[in-house]
Amino acid sequence: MSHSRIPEATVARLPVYLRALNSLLDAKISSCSSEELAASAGVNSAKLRKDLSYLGSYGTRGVGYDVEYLRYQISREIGLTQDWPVVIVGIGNLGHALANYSGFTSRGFRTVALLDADSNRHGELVAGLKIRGFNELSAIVHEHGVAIGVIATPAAAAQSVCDRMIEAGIRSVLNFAPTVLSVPDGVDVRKVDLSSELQILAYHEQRKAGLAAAEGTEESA
Amino acid sequence: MSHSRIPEATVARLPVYLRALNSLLDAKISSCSSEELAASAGVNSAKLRKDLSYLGSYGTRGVGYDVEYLRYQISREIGLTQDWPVVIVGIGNLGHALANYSGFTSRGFRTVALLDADSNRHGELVAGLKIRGFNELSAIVHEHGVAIGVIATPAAAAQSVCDRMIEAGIRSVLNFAPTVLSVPDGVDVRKVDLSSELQILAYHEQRKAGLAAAEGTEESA
DNA sequence: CTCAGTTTGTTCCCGCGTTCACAAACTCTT
DNA sequence: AAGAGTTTGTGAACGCGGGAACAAACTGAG
Repeated sequence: MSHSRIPEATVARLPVYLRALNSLLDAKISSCSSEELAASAGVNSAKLRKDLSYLGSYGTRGVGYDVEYLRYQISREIGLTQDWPVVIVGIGNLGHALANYSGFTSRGFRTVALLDADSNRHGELVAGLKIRGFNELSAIVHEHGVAIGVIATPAAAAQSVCDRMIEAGIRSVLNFAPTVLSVPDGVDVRKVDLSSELQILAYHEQRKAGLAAAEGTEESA
Repeated sequence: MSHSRIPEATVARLPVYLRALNSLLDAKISSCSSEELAASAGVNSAKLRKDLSYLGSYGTRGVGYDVEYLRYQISREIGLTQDWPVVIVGIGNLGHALANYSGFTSRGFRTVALLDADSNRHGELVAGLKIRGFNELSAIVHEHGVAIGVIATPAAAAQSVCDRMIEAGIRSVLNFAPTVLSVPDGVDVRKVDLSSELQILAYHEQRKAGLAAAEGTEESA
């Protein structure tokens, strides 16, 4: 069986494998073992093999994987053999950075429009695109067949922007605003939460410091 | 038992609860049930209660939670009652955005330095801070007691920057560069991977499209 | 004081994900 | 051609996290 259903945890790692394979290709390496690829991707080799086995049997026992072939198969599985048009809403500091971020525009994704509520900024050029009004969203989505929307607005505006996106036909949302978005079934939301990440680090850091301080105390009583 | 050990999945949700509580406080709501708070945080109420139970018994049966009190307890558990100095390395588009991002500087975190390898940019003011040279890292870390570093450099420089951070005494790293970082034991790394998130969305989007197309076909044979 | 109503804290069970360990399959030498 | 050496793909065991369901504990009315 090939691609009947891939576990979510595996899907989340496929982009990492893909990146590792691209690095190997850049280094002119045409073949590799699961051990090498796993090291390059920062995971256990057994996990890597199991992940790849969900896609199919693309390796050769006793030999390893053909880098170019495997790269193509993962790309195809993720859906990067086609081009995904993307709209970014909210061109503040973060939206500006995203529009210019190369990893965002290259490799299967193409930013087709930048939208902002602030009409003073309309027409301004960012990353080769003119900032347009939010009311053009629906037309742009239909014209380019946009399925993925990126929200980089302040938290207060995020839910409303999200609703309008879904209304316009977008079914996948990447949310950078620090808010929980509620969406109907069939719509995917992924969030990138910068301050949460910092807080999680702080928790562990505090715990490390606490343990270090308790090192001398050991047992009480 | 209070804070002996909190599951990782719970730790990752605490910042979300904290944000929800802050919203409630802004709305002058001083008390809430697990059901309400869970809805506000976008999780199951049973999960919320179990998460909070790892911190201690801060609610009152038959009544609910005191918003202000619970907010303080979570803040304390995460470690936000103290101030965490942070350095950001790599002041390109993304680093610039991070330096200006309010969620980054407020709420327990304080950006104390912006570093960049490009000496042409040294002295430039970003978010009220002068961009400084990367060789000042160690001095800054010692002066301010920095424990958390943010990497917003290109992928090629990330590992080297990470190594120097750890050498300077940093033990928690937030990595925005699209690379796997290898670090010694005792150092925490969290990554924010923008293009991976997009690719995961693309995978699900493609799958939705595939299912919709197969809707007419149904069974083969 | 007692009883009905409410909401938390916790126990139990199930399913997913990770890892180990090994069989299957390939290459290469002799 | 046969056997030794590799490396993949997978079956099985294990542990963690999620959710339902319930007991414990509090409020308030009579």
